[in-house]
Amino acid sequence: MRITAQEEYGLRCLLQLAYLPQGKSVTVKEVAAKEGLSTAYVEKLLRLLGRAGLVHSVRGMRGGYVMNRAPAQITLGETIRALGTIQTTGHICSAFTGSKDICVHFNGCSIRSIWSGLTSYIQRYLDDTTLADLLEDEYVLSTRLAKRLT
Amino acid sequence: MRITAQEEYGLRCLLQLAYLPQGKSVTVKEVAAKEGLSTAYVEKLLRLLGRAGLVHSVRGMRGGYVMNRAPAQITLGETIRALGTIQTTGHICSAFTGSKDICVHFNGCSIRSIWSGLTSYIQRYLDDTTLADLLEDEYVLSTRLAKRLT
DNA sequence: CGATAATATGACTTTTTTGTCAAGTATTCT
DNA sequence: AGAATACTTGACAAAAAAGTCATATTATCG
Repeated sequence: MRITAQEEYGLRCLLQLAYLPQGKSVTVKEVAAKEGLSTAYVEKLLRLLGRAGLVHSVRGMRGGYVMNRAPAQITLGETIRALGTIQTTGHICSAFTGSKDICVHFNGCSIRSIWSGLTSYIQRYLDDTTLADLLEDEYVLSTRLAKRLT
Repeated sequence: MRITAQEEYGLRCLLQLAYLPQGKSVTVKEVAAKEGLSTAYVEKLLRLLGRAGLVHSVRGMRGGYVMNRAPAQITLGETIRALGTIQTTGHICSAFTGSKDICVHFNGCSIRSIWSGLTSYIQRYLDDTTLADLLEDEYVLSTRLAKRLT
């Protein structure tokens, strides 16, 4: 159960845009330098975010990437879904790699229920968090997050 | 954000043992046949569960694998941790692959807070579920799971 | 005691995911 | 227009994860 590299780095790059005053653009090169990633990789990540409609690019000199919405209007859930599916189920029951024709648990498979329940549960957490929350001071945020668990 | 193949298939194999009357063993071959997986793979998965102390094996003729505890005494969390870490943080901040010496977000990194909050959140869900829950009828379980989200 | 049924293990192959590259297109500045 | 700056794209290379194999060990049955 893990966050993928693409999700992690993609989020970081998006936050670099979120740090800026609204409407301001930043180049791939700058983001790459700040995050310590290669420009090629940052390009790929920002393009994924672009396809999902979270950012857009301006070509040519003075170009760069810009957020399409304010940080408070973009959830962590949207971001993660743009970078890699939140899949804890389905990909097994439907695209089963074993030798049987269909998933052996097809009838009355409780595993499916657990995974889909977990997926909803995670989505709720992610959708309750916006990029604006992530721009906050770490201490403030972590104390607020602790309350969710009670 | 996803469940790995090892976690999925490992859980399935463990459930095959959980279905049995307590103390009964089942061979790798049988589990493999029931799950539609190769025996080599099932061996690997059951060994992982064995190392974590969830099951043990009996060698030789009439041998096989047996649960160490009753299904109600084994949580989904333990199972997943035996098969692959529930890692949503740390592996980036400490083992950062970028070109900078340390994670650029080292000071006041809210990403870390979010991930560790999410990890605790997920763990709670998983630790509240036992294998006995997974042996239940799918319909009964799914309605019960829905309540957790309210 | 030998044959058979079973698990044990680590190295190896395949597949998927990550990350890079090279060649191309658009925009602005002079 | 030409040069410089930036994004675009799909194919490729590298790394990690998934899954297999060959060989060894252990236990039971006759």
